[in-house]
Amino acid sequence: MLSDKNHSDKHDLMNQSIENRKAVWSVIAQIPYGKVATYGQIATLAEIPGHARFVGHLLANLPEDSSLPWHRVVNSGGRITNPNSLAQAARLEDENVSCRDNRVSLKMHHWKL
DNA sequence: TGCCTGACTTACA
DNA sequence: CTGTAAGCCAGGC
Repeated sequence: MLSDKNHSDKHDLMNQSIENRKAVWSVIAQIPYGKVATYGQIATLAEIPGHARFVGHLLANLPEDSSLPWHRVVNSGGRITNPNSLAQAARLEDENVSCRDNRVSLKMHHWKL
């Protein structure tokens, strides 16, 4: 039926949205200790290329008790754009990832590439 | 419904 | 290196 198809489409879109979130979280969880990844690459690895901003949105709404290594995510230039850059920089330093002026060396610490 | 904003990115001046 | 512009997505008002 038509109404059923319509309902089914919405259902699929919602499920896809949920799957995308799970995919992003999964990728971030795989970033190894002492390494960092960019929002864009995370989106690509999560099979949703071009959705870097979506990744940032998820991290911004991440629960505080989350076990995800959110501090290992930086922008394409290796810069920390997290509003709470202090906490992120501190966490990275704890992993021996130098980040002066909220910037890390992707050349040295980028995961893959 | 439309417009603005934000933990983005790439391209170009 | 700084500023603009365009593209992308979700939320808030």
